[in-house]
Amino acid sequence: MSDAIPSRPTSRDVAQHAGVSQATVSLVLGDRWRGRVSPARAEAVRAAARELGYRPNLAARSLRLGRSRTVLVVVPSLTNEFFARMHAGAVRVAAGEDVGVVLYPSPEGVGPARDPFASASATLDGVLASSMAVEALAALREGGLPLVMLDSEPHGTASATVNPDIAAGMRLVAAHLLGLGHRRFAHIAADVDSWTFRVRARVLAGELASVPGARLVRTERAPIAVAGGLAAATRVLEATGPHRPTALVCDDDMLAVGACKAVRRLGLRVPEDVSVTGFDDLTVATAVEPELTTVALPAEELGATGMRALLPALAGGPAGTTVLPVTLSRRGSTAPPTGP
Amino acid sequence: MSDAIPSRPTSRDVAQHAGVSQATVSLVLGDRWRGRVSPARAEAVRAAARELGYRPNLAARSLRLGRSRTVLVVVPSLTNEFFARMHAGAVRVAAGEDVGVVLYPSPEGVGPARDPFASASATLDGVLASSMAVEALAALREGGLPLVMLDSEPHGTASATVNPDIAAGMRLVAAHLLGLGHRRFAHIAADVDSWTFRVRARVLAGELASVPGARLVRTERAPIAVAGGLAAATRVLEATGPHRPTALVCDDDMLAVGACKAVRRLGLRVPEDVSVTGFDDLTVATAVEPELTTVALPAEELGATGMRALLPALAGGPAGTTVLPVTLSRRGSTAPPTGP
DNA sequence: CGAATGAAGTGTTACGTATAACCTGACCAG
DNA sequence: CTGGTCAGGTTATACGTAACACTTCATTCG
Repeated sequence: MSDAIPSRPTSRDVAQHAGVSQATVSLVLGDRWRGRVSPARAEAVRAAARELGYRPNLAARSLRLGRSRTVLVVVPSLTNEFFARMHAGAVRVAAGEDVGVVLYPSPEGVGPARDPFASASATLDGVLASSMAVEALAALREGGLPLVMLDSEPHGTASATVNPDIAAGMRLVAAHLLGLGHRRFAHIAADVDSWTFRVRARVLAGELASVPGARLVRTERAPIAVAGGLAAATRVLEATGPHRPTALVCDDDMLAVGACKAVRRLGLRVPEDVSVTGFDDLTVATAVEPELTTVALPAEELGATGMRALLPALAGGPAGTTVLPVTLSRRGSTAPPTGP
Repeated sequence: MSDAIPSRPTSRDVAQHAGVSQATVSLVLGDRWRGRVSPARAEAVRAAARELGYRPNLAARSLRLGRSRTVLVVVPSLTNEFFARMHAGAVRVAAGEDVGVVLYPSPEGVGPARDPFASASATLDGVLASSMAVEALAALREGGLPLVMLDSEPHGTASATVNPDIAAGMRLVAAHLLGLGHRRFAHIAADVDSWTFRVRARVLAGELASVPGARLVRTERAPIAVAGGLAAATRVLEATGPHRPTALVCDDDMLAVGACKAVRRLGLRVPEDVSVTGFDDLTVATAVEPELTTVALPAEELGATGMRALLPALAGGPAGTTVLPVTLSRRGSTAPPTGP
């Protein structure tokens, strides 16, 4: 066997094949040949490139241009549907602008344990980071890259921040439940210290405090999962006894699903005995019965808007904070309270 | 303001700062300096790099080396939990080997509509593709890169294939339901033409055909979602009337959740009147009540094993097909049939 | 008619890195 | 004293691309 390694053809190979110079190939394939190369030759170059199966070496291009049209997206975990949808929105926008996306799943949802830039394998032009602690931000900012934060505390060092209107979401939940007549509440909170959950706790407490007779009976923290919600809600209901809350406000749909399970496991009914609300409006919210009343966050829009904010920042554009509206999906897991 | 652009320091800057040549910097930071550079100078270089905040330009490195330690992972959609978990497994292994991962979400779950390599923004060393149609494979193989297929038809052009034992999974389902006494079945099939679903259909039909008295009453196709399963199961139960199937075998947990909803909406009970099985063992399987009897596929392991198969292939290693075992998670959605 | 303009290209260089090839003393054996 | 070896470096080059500066030739215009 002759080991003629079929190494990838370069623009020089294309040039030779088409009988032109490498510079001409670069002009034609870069689509900025108009007025500089005759149409006949341009077509010849394209034909040669097609015939040889030429693909530009992106490493060489990045090196030459000093930019790569690639951004890093940092999310805590893609197995969380919320972040997966956010990521999908970001990728959709990026693809439309011929920008590549590299993913860095930050462990623990807190901050990068390893160097996020090391995982990039390409020169990065910008960073889109979600639900990050402010300390982790420093490491990202270190690169001097444009940085857009998603679902995070607005912070001066970021080029821009895009958040869902978490406060409004929690106000909708509180108003909904108060309107139904609920007065005794418990908060099943996520066991994560991030901006979004701090806002939820603060707003819920504030809204309830402003209504005479309304009370936040108890707050329980749990890891974001069905089992976590189940355990936390069980603790709440068992500890409070006869004066149990009539509404369980959960930081997340997974927690809410677990809470519903806990209610039933204790011989009570959702929503007749206990109302349960979620947050995020994940697929699971309409999979369970009764379906969850929950706050619908525009996850895809969040990612898409973040990417749209990042792209001009790559060119030194303006910064700012965007807040996206949220809605309440009223479903079967909430009802007026019964009994005392 | 003096616009002294703080462009990123290069290895040459580090060299100047440390009083050595650029070549020495490359040796030291590449950790192959032993016996070629004195320990004192090596430490000086590292100190200079630290002080300047030096980060190697990965584009330049890729160009020089001709490889990038980056692989492309192709999945239909990350909002599908199965693929998200598979991806997570692949990323975990890659991170341990200092290999970067670029993601290409192929639309429609069929094949790349756009050029997957264009989205890469970096020279790629290999491809890990999942649940692809064979036609789409050609476009990927075109790059001449090592290619490992996941959850796909074994095919000669791939370096290796890693599959879950779908056939065994479906045999477990059939045996479980037959053992409970079921004889009339319906198949709620995914509306996707891919290897994994073709195997499920074929094996289910085969297993039932081998048992006297057992019958596959009907097959309905539906898009993989709760709504799809709901509609398909409704069609099945309404069309078959009194001789309705006592077991609904679903290609996916989402379909199974929808099927459960359909059963209840028609005034029947799960599992007393109709047993329902799923596939994949997603989070939702234990979120609903009754919890789903379903086939647990090792999604993370699939991605991890695929990546482990791909990494040696980058260096021209061997090929082969790996089949990973699956298990049946027996839960509340199945029971012996009642009535006629 | 000579100069200016413009079309259609080409030659050359730089991007930042890794490495092959070379260089320079110091040390030691013969 | 000479030649060889080895540690500890340095110099120079190539990777593939994009783009600046330049050339050539034909055409137009004063």
